[in-house]
Amino acid sequence: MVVHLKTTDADHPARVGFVVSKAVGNAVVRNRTKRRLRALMTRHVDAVPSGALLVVRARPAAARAQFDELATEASALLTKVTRRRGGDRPRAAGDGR
RNA sequence: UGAGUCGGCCGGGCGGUCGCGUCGGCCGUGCAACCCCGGGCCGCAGGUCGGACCGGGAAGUGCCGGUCGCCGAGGAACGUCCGGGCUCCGCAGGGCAGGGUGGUGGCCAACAGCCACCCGGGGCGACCCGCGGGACAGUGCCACAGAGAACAGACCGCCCGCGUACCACCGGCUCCGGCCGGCAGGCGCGGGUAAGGGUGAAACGGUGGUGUGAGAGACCACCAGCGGGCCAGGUGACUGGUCCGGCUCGGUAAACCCCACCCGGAGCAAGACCAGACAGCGUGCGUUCGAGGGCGGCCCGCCCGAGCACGCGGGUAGGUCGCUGGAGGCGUCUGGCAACAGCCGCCCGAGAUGGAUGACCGUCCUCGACAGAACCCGGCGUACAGGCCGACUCAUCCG
Repeated sequence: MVVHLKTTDADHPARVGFVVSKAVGNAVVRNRTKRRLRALMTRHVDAVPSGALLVVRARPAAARAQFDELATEASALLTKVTRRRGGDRPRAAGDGR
């Protein structure tokens, strides 16, 4: 997967958007992938500073991955992308899924 | 027992914890308007008046938050290929064009669907397959192969006539090198012939005979096919029988076309309501000589009608309804061969709108395919791991 982060000074809590293209699979696979990613982000959304905008993009390998594989990868990517916080320019971190 | 045909059904199950969505119950020093009481202020029409504001109080309503409970994708939700409902276009007119359908009868809200039957083809059979009107209204096309492919066609073969003595054959003579004579088998030219060969998906009916130089529906008998009359059966497609005719007339209409019947347009981002924001300017055409619209292409007719088109600039993209109980499913009975219809009884538990089903654990089995609602139904088509049930056919064995 690929994670994009943009920090703002708005007062709403952190928002997460998901991008799952047709390259991932058919409608059933895309829906399941999106729900799994949503379940993951509800665990980690408290660690993200408020006002942040987060975009999580699923690559085709995410459809075949186990849930705990997605979980370890998501936490690693989130710590990677929030450690480099500073400016308001969007940044991205990702790997093969 | 084996092989097969048709139809129907299911499509992981059970339990627990957390999370998400709709609905409902309860709770709240929560918010808002409505309501009641008190208070001063403002307005002029001077009242049992109106308006905003402050403080207090309450049953109910909406929102928000918490908590509890019920329910929460499919047989194809899919492709979006047909048909309808619903909504808007004021009414939904005529003709042309365009599109669709195509054996007959019925069912249905309607259909390109379903049922029954007819015809043609396949199978021993259950049964299956058929985009099943018209090719004497016209036009076009029929590749390759083949001599010839649509007013057919002589390649081989067969037959006739004429020519020819080079070759073959026959006879005679010979010094064995040949010579002489005959003959039209070969050969050449002209013609006849569609019976045979060969090509093809298809070669202008089949079999037998008469006939002929060889042949030929040229003629005859039977059969097939075409057209017509009559009789019988059927609502009908059509079937059966009989008689007559000319003797044979190819295929393709998912090629144009012809015939019969049907079809107004757009689609839930339809459409309706509430709240909110904004700013207009320029050009052209037009207002009883009618712009533009109803109307997706054209013409006619009818109606509405004072704005319309283009360019620049500006604003908004929130909420509620439509929104799911309907041509709905199941069962008994009745009518019908059936599709289906009717009476009665019972049952119905997605409704999102940046768009709800995920995570973890236990357990069982035959280890789980194709696949995600978006206004709703009826169909068709397509994808699919595995499993269950029923009816029927054929073969074999036993009684």
